[in-house]
Amino acid sequence: MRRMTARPANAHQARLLRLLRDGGPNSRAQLGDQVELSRSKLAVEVDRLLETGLVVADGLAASRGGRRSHNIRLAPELRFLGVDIGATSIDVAVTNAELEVLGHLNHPMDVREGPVAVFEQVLSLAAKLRASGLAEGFDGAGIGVPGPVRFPEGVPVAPPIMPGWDGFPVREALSQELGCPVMVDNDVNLMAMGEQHAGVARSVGDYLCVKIGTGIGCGIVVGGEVYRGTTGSAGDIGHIRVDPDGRACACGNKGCLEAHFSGAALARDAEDAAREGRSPELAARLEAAGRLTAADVAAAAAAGDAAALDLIREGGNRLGQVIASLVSFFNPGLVVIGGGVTGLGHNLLASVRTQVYKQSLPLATGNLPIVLGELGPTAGVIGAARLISDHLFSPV
Amino acid sequence: MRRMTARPANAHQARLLRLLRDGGPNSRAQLGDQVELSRSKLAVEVDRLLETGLVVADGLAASRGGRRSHNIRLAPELRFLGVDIGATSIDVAVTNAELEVLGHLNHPMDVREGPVAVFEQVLSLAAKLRASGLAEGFDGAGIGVPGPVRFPEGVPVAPPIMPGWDGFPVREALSQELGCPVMVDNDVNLMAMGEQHAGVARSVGDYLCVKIGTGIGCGIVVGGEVYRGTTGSAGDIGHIRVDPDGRACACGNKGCLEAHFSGAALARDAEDAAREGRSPELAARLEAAGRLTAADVAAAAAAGDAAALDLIREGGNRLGQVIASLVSFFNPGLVVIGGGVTGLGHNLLASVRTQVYKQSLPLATGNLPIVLGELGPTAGVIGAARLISDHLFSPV
DNA sequence: CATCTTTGTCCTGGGTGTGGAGAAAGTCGG
DNA sequence: CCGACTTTCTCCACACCCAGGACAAAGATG
Repeated sequence: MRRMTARPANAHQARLLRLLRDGGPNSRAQLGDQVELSRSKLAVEVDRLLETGLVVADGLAASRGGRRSHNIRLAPELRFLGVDIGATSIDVAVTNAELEVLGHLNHPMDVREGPVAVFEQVLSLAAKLRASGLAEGFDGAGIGVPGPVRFPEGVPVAPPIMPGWDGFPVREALSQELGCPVMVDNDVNLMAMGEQHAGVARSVGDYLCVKIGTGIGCGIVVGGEVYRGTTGSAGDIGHIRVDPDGRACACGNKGCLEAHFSGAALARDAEDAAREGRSPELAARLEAAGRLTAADVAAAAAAGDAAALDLIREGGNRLGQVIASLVSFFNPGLVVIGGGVTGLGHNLLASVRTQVYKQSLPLATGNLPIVLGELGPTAGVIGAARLISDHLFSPV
Repeated sequence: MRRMTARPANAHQARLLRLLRDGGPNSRAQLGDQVELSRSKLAVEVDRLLETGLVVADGLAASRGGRRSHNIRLAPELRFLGVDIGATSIDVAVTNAELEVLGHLNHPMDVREGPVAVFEQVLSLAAKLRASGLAEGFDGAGIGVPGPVRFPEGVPVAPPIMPGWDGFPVREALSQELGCPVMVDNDVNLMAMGEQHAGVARSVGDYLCVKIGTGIGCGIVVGGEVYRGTTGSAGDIGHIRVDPDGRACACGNKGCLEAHFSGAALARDAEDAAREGRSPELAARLEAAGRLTAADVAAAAAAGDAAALDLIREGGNRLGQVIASLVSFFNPGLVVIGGGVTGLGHNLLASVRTQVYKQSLPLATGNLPIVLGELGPTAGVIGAARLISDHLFSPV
């Protein structure tokens, strides 16, 4: 199949494409209500989009009391590839142009195996999705990596947990391999975009999205746009100090948040608790699996294990302390917590909320929801699809 | 004199006005180089601006190797009023349309006397400036207040140090009294705008501006625009916790940054040191004045007083700790420190830098200047003038 | 003084968008 | 089933805008 080559020629067309992406099929009249264009102008722009093949007619819409309108939708054969490279696993998904996930694969893999090995796996997963008939090719791909990215070039910079990736031309290389446009971003930013597009953060302009996986990061959304900072490292809150005399961190400092609470730290603490006999529940799980993860702690807590609950509470306090500072500084309209430890659920949320509501001033916390992400592992891939669609659905 | 009533009719005119504001008088040809408009279009827009009286012809420009161009400048009789209401004093200044300060008055006054008394004083200072021949009236006024503001309405909300101001319609009231458009914002945000317009922060897109006066606040600039947060309280970093077992703060919590380091805290610490005999220098000053301020500490430190230097170092460490967190989170391209304690100067700067460079990751600190503001007390009033000019120099 | 460069003005032709007229398609009440 | 009203869509004329060329004015250069 011939893939999408056309791009919107002007801001109006880009606007219309995004409306169709976010709102699904729409009648011409409905589109007219959402943009301030004269009927004639709208008709012209829609016709041009139809010519390019980016959108197609899709039957008649329901009547709104008069003549029925023709429905318009994004071309149903458009396909985006969303790739979320985590520290220990890879998520790959295909979406249509409306960013609905049509197929989703996960594969455990250590990012430290390096870009070549990882992308080999990514391409093989993408091929598998293609082979299953979900796509005949991709019109664009978004890639998330677990570290800072020089965004315009799509190149990781000085990523602490990804040795071997520094300066690797991810965008360039994958664009070659896949034969379509590619955009690269930090995985946390993509999660933020995902939750904004299809999750809890719809209709919020300024918000924070804290992702707790192997490490800890924070997506910052300002006015509906991801804020990346001067060098692309904004949101790197894992190394904020929470305890001046705290634990040694891999970064060389002491008392970093990440050293005290993260997927990795939690697993280590849980194993310690198990070995020291403080938690029979965790000890049993350690016995069974040979190692523990955040999921084990979640399960133990759900079973009422006191040590596990303590770990979560303590971690939540630490995290809450940092989030409280960020809330004071940033005054977001929403805080989303997601990532691998979402399983810790409401126990975690409770301690975070306690800290934030206690420490931050009422004006900032007054109407501030602090919630768990609702998309889980699909947030990243949806965000990735959204990233590339934002790029493709922008003028020239 | 008839005051300015006209406003730019479209984005092009607004653009031109801002160029003239920021770049001073300019030839038509130079303007043409800076905007992507055809010569004819540019001529038309400039002619229209001349008609409205917002800009005037101003002689001939130097030749650039051919026919000399006619100079254009903003109407020289335009006047903006910049008002910076601090916790303990009021700054009022008149500027021309290029935001050059033509006259500047300062008057000590406690903001807690309430809006009515304060604005009486502001109006009297403004009248004094008018009487001295610097202005015959004002085309717009910007007001800074030391607390959060609901920006669109120009109304202070829940300001901790300004009892009696909550909900007072500052914008509305002053607009009535002055007979011109008024915009209201947090004083810290105005300082950030001031340093951006005429100070150290020119040409930086994303930066932080930390103001240490009676309290502590932080102006956040994202992509050249001030970020105010969901409820207008963004940048309120005074109550970030720096020490879990720290001092009691007026806000009811313990260990807030502001309780450990701010103009007020520093003065108190200095008085303690003086009374406890730890610092003869400070004791002498306390004896002479009956009380101490941050300026006394600065003077004592300059004279080599060890206790004063200790206070500054300790405060700088605390502040640096918080700034380090914010740098990790926000990844700014510049950090400016200003406000009343700027006199502490390089001693303060040194401890802040030490903390930040030690705690934050290299990618964020790599090319991060941390500097003192260079405008001092005029930053606020220039920022105020800039606020209202941004408003007036925007389309319809 | 001739030539070149820069600047400013005028004008024309093409493109764009607005809004009215009217046809097409449907709903609704009798 | 029919007539009146609504909504949607297309067509078209008119005004406006704007880019860019031609040309005149003003100065630099040698």
